Amino acid sequence: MIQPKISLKEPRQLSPEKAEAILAGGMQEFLAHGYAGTSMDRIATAAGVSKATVYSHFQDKEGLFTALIEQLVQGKFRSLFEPSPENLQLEPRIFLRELANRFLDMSANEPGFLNFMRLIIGESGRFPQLARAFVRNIERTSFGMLQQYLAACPQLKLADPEATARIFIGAVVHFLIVQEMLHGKDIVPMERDRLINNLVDSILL
Amino acid sequence: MIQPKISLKEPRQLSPEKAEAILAGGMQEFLAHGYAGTSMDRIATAAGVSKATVYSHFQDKEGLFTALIEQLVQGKFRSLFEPSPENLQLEPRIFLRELANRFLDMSANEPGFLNFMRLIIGESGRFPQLARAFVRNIERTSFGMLQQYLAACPQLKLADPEATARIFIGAVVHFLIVQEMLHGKDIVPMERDRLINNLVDSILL
DNA sequence: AGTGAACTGAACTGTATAGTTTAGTTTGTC
DNA sequence: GACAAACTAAACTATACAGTTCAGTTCACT
Repeated sequence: MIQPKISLKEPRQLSPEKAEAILAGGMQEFLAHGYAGTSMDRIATAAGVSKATVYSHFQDKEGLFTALIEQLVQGKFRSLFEPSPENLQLEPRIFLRELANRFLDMSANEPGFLNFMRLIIGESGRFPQLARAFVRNIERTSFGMLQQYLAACPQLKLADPEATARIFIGAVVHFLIVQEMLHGKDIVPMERDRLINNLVDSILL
Repeated sequence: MIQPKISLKEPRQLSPEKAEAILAGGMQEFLAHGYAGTSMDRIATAAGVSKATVYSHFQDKEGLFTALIEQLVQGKFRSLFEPSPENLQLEPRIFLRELANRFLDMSANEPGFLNFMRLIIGESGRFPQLARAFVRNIERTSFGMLQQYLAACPQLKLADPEATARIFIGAVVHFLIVQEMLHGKDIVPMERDRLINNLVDSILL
């Protein structure tokens, strides 16, 4: 009793390479022009794929957008506020400075990250589930990591490591938003190190 | 030698009431659907005005959008991080708690404020001059006010009031972004007072 | 080699868009 | 009342869009 192998799989065998290309094209277009400003024709062209293929891989524009953001939130941009493991046994002051600098450097060097945050925030009213996925995968992870580090550091004796972690991350992220995302560098100038040093000093007594 | 009064004015006498109605309709539509997602027909309908009138008051969609954001940035939403004057001589701990609570309350009660911030951030890549107007009129004012208060408070002796002001505002604004704008309340819950108390304690020694 | 499904390119449907025009109506001012 | 400009409603242009259809091609698997 021989069963053809194919019957064990899904009846479809859509090529994963095409799916990847469509997601890559969608990322390029959505990050540059926003959800409403992006057309499916341009996505297909950017992906090097026919429009019919786009619609055989994804149900509609909203489905493609949702799949794309969920992929970005779980993959490409998840590790942005993660410390490099070898830094974990540094002195807390140094560790925190490293952490903030690492995040700001990665935001500056990773092309598309600013536009990704613009898109998540800009569409958070119309796509609340995507905003929640962002919080679950990126914000919550960052809070948890830093909170655990702060709580495990014996010499600190912080009253509330969870709140402290949020203050730290909040100050750094808002600095990024105002200086880079909103182009505030020339209007409200502030040296990165000045903010970080003050922040670290505020938090560690 | 009698000059007709009209010759002293601009040759046009477009009614300011219509202009106001168009801006109000544009606000409703742009805040709800974003720039690309809003149509000029719906703005005209929302304003109770014909489409031709919209185009006689504003050059095009971009001109209307720009004028609207500039009006919001200088008027309706400018005072959001301003303290009420009678609070200025409170004890610093109380003053700072009041300031943060006031900002979070106003953000929650002022309908459209969250969507306004979503719009500014979401379009900051495509309309950098509007993002800069936001920074100039709202962020810079808030920083300056708090910095001056902190520097003038004799008992504090802060090393860097300017950096401290940014840390404070950054932590509070980021709290608003994650909890309300990105719908993170249920995913990363945190009592408002817990964050504010910890923030005030971190900053004042 | 042959079978079927993925894929292409292009045409197609129906709707929506930004912006203009036109003909006619209101309105303020002399 | 007369004039001019603001305004209206609606038609109009030209383009763009989401999504579908279809005839023909590629490609993986047997």
